[in-house]
Amino acid sequence: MTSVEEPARPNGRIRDAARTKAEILDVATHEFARAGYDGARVDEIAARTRTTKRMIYYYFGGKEQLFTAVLERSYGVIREAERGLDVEHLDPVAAIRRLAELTFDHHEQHPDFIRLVSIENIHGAEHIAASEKLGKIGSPALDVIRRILEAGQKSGLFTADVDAVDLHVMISSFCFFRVANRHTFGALFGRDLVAPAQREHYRTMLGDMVIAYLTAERAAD
Amino acid sequence: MTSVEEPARPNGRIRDAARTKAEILDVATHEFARAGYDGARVDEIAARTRTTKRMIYYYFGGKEQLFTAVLERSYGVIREAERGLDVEHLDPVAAIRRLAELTFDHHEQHPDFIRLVSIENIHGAEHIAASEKLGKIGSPALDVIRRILEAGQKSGLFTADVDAVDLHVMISSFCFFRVANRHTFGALFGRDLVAPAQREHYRTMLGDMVIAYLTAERAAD
DNA sequence: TCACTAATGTACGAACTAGTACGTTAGCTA
DNA sequence: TAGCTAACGTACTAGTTCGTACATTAGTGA
Repeated sequence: MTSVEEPARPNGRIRDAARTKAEILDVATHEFARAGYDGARVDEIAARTRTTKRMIYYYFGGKEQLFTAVLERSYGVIREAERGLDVEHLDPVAAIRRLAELTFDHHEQHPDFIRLVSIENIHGAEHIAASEKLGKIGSPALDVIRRILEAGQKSGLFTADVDAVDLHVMISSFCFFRVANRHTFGALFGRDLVAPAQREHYRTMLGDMVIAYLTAERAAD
Repeated sequence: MTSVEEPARPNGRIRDAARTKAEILDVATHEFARAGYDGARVDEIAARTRTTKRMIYYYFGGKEQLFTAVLERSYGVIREAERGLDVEHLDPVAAIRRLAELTFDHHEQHPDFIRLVSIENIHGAEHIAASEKLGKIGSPALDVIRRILEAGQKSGLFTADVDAVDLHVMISSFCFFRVANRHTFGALFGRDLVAPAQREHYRTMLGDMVIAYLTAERAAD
């Protein structure tokens, strides 16, 4: 996510549109994730960059469009990671487990993204709707799941008749909840779902759950 | 959640502290859930009640405390529902499935609550921390799960060594995600997770998943 | 019935906040 | 090297928003 951290080149350019834009996006991502859309302050975002508020309006147009740009870049990061998935050389069971683990890891490593998704849902996904980029591009992970599922069902290993989207929901919901609801859950039940000590436990639990579901003997239906 | 809807008693009292407080809470619940903490407007909440903004400050003290009161009441509703759980006369497998279904139903029927939880997490659960009521009261559902799990494990039906909290995470995450991320998921993947036509499918899927996990044959560990 | 207080309404202000008008300059190009 | 424009900064405003000072009244208890 962090694209800008070169430590002030000795004779660095003062003017660098790409750097300025990227820096604004970096700061805005963090600020929106921290405080929510309405809680975030344009002035605060500007103050944390090396440029001014004027530039936010110059490059992005306004607060709404800035948030949309933040979402676009954040979703871009995930899709990029998903494109790097390399699990299809494994047998279906191992492939699904590996996919679940990578999803788990990605959620854990990008809490800001999780928060942005929560925030966007509070606002009815209106920024996604307003975005041309985010409109109709599917998820590479979904294609991977689709192929693994097909292989697993064909070979008889998988008995459940889920489709790829369903399985994606199943995997994502566990990973998402653990990060997104960390605070209320911790406050109410006294267990930190993201504590390092619990990490392996939940990571394994997710894989076990998905595989158990896919391979369970089911009553004739 | 709605506590106030008596249609203006002919000779109704003008002054009714309990009714005024309840009406403010009703409206505030909806408004906070709709727009988030910072997006909600105290003036807007007041305008939608039959009283004035002055009363919000009179009864609750301020916006923060109002939000805390909203959370307290919303969590109270769930706990009340959980206290009504009556599944322990069933065998462990049926009991867990029934519990999952009731959790599923409750999430579906209380989208405002789901949104409030999302919002509270964005703010690091600081209002829960500030609340005396919400502090250390556990969940009745958790006790139910604990007992069912114990019975299932004792009888050998359940092979997984999860504790009640883990199972609660598993069930809740699926139910929560489906409602909370409905908008972004629908916008990105084109599937409405809360569409009535899909309801039974996901409801069954949740039960199958949990039972498969609990009863799966696992490698010796 | 009278007085007293809980409950309520009105009007206002101080601080904040998104957005902009206007002015300046770096650095590329002809 | 002159000039042109993208990139940038400053200072300001209009509108909003939480919160409160002050005024008022319903209804109850003595």
